Amino acid sequence: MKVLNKNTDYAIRALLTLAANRGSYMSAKSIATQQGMPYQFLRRLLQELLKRNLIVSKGGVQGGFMLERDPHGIRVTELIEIFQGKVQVSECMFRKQICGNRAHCVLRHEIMRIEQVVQSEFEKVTIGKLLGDLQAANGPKLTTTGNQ
Amino acid sequence: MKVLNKNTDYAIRALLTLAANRGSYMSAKSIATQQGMPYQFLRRLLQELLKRNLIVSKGGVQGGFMLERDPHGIRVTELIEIFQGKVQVSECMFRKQICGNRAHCVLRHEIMRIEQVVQSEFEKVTIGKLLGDLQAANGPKLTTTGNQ
DNA sequence: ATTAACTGATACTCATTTGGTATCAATTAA
DNA sequence: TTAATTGATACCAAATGAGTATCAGTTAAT
Ligand code: FES
Ligand code: FES
Repeated sequence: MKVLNKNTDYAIRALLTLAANRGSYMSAKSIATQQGMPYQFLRRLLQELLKRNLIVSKGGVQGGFMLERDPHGIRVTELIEIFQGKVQVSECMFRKQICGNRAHCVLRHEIMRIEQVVQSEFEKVTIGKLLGDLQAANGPKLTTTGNQ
Repeated sequence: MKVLNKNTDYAIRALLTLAANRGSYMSAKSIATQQGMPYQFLRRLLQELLKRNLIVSKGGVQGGFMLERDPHGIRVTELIEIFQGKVQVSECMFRKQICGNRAHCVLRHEIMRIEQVVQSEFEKVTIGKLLGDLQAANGPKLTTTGNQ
């Protein structure tokens, strides 16, 4: 059971890269090369982030993408929601049997509690925080020459 | 993003039903009818639980399935693991770029922390606990006549 | 002994999701 | 004018998810 799919995974890394490069445009191609992710796949994903106003773009030579929002305001939950939909433990809608009255269903109760925990746990993690951690660990520059 | 798939979902409910009926065999058919889940689908899933020794079975007339283990020892995590594989936030294996040295990768670190939380949160929930809660809410018998 | 109600095992089918690729028009800096 | 770029779509193959079907073996009741 994987929690993050490729879209979210790549999006996090792409945003980290853009965050490390704030203030200037960076092309999809260079992000893809630097991060070792498939170019076209990345492009589609960036357009989604664009549509949601997390990043801005500029066409043509020297064009590319740039981070728009404060990295500390970009939570991983937000990315999960964009690419994988809202976190929900189970569909569990209008289930007739086990739960006599849905309003008081303990299963539902327990499930929603867990949903909350998962949600809030992911909310603690922002692009800004990750970048800070990375830079603290790797030195001031986002390393792109990683050997394993 | 759904955390539990149908297999896990149904498995929880089936085990709850069996837990409420401990000591005697209950046929797949009656579980399916009572819980409103597809018969063949349920059967496959029960066979998996059988293989894992969570339940026992008896063929023939008056046969069926019976809970083997203590309901309080059956954790939801275990069921997730059986039907959806181990909880892992992201594949995140041998990723070359961003993480200069994998051993100290903060992303990985953060990801594993969350994995832990999710894992431990689900571990708190056992079939026994759920059944207890249900019975406290619905009266001593697992209600099968739920209206809504 | 026969039959009906069961499980065991396995093999399908069908729709959706996931991960990835390709194409072409529009834009922009050099 | 051209090369580097994004915008917008459309396509593809493999995996996964949910559900169905079949048939052989077992067991209790008659
Ligand atoms: S209402 Fe969904 S499990 Fe109770
Ligand atoms: S080692 Fe996987 S993200 Fe760093």
